[in-house]
Amino acid sequence: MAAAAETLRDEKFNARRIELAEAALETLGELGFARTSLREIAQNSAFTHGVFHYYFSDKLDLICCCVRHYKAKCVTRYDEVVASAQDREQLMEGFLAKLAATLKTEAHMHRLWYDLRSQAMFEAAFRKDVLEIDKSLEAMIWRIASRYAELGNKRPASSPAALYALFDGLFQSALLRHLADDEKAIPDLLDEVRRLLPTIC
Amino acid sequence: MAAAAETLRDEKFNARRIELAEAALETLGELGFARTSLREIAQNSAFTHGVFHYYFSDKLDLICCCVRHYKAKCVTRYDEVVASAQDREQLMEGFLAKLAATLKTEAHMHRLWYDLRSQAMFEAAFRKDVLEIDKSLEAMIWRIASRYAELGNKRPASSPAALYALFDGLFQSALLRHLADDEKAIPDLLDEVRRLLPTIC
DNA sequence: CAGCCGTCTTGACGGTTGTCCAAATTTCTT
DNA sequence: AAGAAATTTGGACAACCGTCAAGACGGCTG
Repeated sequence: MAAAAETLRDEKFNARRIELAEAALETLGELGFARTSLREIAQNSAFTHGVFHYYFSDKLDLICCCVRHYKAKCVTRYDEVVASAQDREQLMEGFLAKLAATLKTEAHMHRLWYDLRSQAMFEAAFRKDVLEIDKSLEAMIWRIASRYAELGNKRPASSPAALYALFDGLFQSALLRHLADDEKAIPDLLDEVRRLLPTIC
Repeated sequence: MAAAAETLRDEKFNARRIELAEAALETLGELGFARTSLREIAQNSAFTHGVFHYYFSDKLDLICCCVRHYKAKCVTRYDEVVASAQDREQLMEGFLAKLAATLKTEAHMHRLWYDLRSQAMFEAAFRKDVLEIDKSLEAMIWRIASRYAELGNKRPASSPAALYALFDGLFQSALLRHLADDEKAIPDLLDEVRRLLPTIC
């Protein structure tokens, strides 16, 4: 059957794309979008630069795939905490622990995301994906906040958009400080969230 | 007197730097930091590319000067409103009007700022300036908020950092949507601020 | 007026980039 | 197993980049 064979091929093709994207994320996170060339990505990986051009029409296509792939995992980070927390404090501490951990260990990936989002302001080709990822992150924050409110028999006193803007702003600032070797960046972020969340939800 | 002559020369030198920086801002805002070459900046201006190298040690030096210069004006944008507003509503409406205006007419400059701030996460040379500008923007927001609270005989129920994070997050999101031709970007921002500010201050 | 110094122009240099392609290799189909 | 298709390779290409330097210009000083 032709259709089945085609689907299989497509799946294999896509699996290879993701394999390449994961290899590329390494270098991209190190240098950022602008400074990274396809050749450099290839050299830091087990692939040749021609393969990347075979699987991706473009450098833009590649980085879109990279960040989409990473962020798809990202948005599930707190799901287990939200599902298992039985009171407000458990949720708060579980959230803060994950937040601090990802800020520390995945700083390079996070800065790549902010890089891409800024580039989307200049490059229209990025906008659709960026806006979509932004929406999914907003939903992620909203799941945490509304569950936190629910555990206190309350309702979040803010729109999803405003809440996401707040957390995103705080996270971005903390990330920059952390990358600038500011030891207090993470503790300050945690303190701020610990104070803010109960007043909003 | 040698010292006076030297000071004069220095001032002239600095004035020229700013002149060049302003010319460069045009192109930088159009294309972003990464995509803009010194040659392109020169071609879109009345200067040759050599002059830029004469006045700036570096491309990094140039863009730092550009954004510093622009942001120095930026932080005074709301001062007159804050000084002249006689009640909460005047302050609110004055603030919102300026906010909407700058988002619309200076969108290119604002995206350049976000571009630079993202690059600072990768390029250490940018960090000092970026952190400094961020502080001055935080102070700008704080002046507005604390005056708004004062006019209602209240105190802001938030730290300067958290408040800035919130407004920065909202502004950034609105800017991206505005650049993506979302007609509702600006109205949505205004609505959000109109609702948020009274609850915080 | 002659010479100097700060300013500016112009072109060249080495290196890097994205892109493309023809050939080699692997995988799949029949 | 043999031929076709898909995949991979690695080099060639033109365009572009930041940097630099040798010299031209022009006003000021002595």
